[in-house]
Amino acid sequence: MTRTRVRDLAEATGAEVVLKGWLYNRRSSKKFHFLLLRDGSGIVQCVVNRDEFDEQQFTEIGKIPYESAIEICGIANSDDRAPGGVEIHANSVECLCIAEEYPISKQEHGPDFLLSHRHLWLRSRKQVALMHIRDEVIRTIRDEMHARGFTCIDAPIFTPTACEGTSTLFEVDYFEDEKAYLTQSGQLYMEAAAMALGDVYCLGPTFRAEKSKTRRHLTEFWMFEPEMAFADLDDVMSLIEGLLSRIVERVLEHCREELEVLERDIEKLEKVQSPFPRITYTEAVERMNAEGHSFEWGGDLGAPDESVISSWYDSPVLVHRYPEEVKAFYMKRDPQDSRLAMGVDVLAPEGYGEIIGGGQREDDLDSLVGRIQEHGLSEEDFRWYLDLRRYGSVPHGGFGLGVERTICWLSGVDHVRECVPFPRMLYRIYP
RNA sequence: UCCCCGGUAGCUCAACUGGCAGAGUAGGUGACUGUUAAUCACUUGGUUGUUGGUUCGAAUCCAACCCGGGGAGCCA
Repeated sequence: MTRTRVRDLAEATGAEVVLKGWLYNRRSSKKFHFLLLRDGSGIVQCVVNRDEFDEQQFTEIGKIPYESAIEICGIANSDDRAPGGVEIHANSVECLCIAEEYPISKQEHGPDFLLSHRHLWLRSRKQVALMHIRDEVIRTIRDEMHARGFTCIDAPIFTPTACEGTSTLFEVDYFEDEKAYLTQSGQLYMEAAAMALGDVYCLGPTFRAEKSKTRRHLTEFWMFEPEMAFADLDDVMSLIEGLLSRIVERVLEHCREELEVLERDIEKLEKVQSPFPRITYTEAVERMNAEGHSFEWGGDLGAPDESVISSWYDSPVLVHRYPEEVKAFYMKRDPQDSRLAMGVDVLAPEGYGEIIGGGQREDDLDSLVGRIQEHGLSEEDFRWYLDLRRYGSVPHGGFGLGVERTICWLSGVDHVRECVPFPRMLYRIYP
């Protein structure tokens, strides 16, 4: 008999099923054991009636340690008394592997303990829910980009130079005569790919050797980076809006239960509606100052400033046209105002901060060479990148979306470390 | 790198002004007529992060170090 997954039990009521999983919890009385079986797709209560088992068997079932691997055979019944509305009337309970005393209990644990037991913590209900949401977000991105005619192009992980010349990079000592680094962005490669295939994207890990210790930072995080040929800042913003609203829509549609397990305020997500607010950096600075949150034009927005701006709206807000000094060398200048860069950052609602950074790229060779010099970067390092402006340069742009930050916001959890299966952070690489 | 906070039982924490190191939970034993973090009774469990100092006496005060958490900067 093939096994049934817990998530499919609703269609199996009345039938005999075989379930395989782990013992999540047990409640017992004289006459019954209530076993909660967890199989990754869900949790179901299995009722073991003393009258239907022999004495020794019944006693042993009452002693199976938590997280032991078990196989239960029985009839699936709908029953209002069972959590989830379906329960199994067990005919047999087999212990496939007796677990040692399981370190993670139902009570709350501290972050240090949980992170050191991440390989086990992942089994917890909320963590399973988060991984389902992560899967939904990533799949939505791929589906949506495919539907929009984008081609998935993988960017390299080893790079010969900094992509942006800003963040601290991880140096890799392997390639002869040349330093190599772990990538901090696939963007420059996506620009090359866009000139080959039109609309492209990459989705993969990126690395930042910053000594950042906050709830929004990971040392290794996943980034989704689309890049479009023949596109300007408005096209970039339209894509952001379309994609983000689609992600919210799909998570609400397919991850209801997960959001409930996480005790997410679903109304807040339902309020996310396009069109998203768009505001220029200058407008944002003016409004902040008008409201008494003093901020001087020209500086980059810090975390507290971002919270103020996002608090004005229910949907993610697109802040665009920043002072060029605070943005990367490859950003195109605003033709209307050369002090501005054609960049856009997206701030998630509820104070979750920046989830996207992007914009229109500089497509003019001479301007780009000048910018590289101004930033003190080596022209030689960017020879190939400059080639893209020598051979059929066109207006183009794109953005980078922080996958974990996006999941963090959608799920309403308070730290990105829970949004990736095995987080890598400052001072933490185990397990 | 800087600022703040913390480290006591497997886990979550308490222990007032320096005076016998405790509770809940997990584990064990037993009870309980369908439990919902089940409940109830009993019970095992300690080098108080490390090193040194002050003191009759240190989990508590001091110093250094180690480990972790939150935040800033920087970023997605």
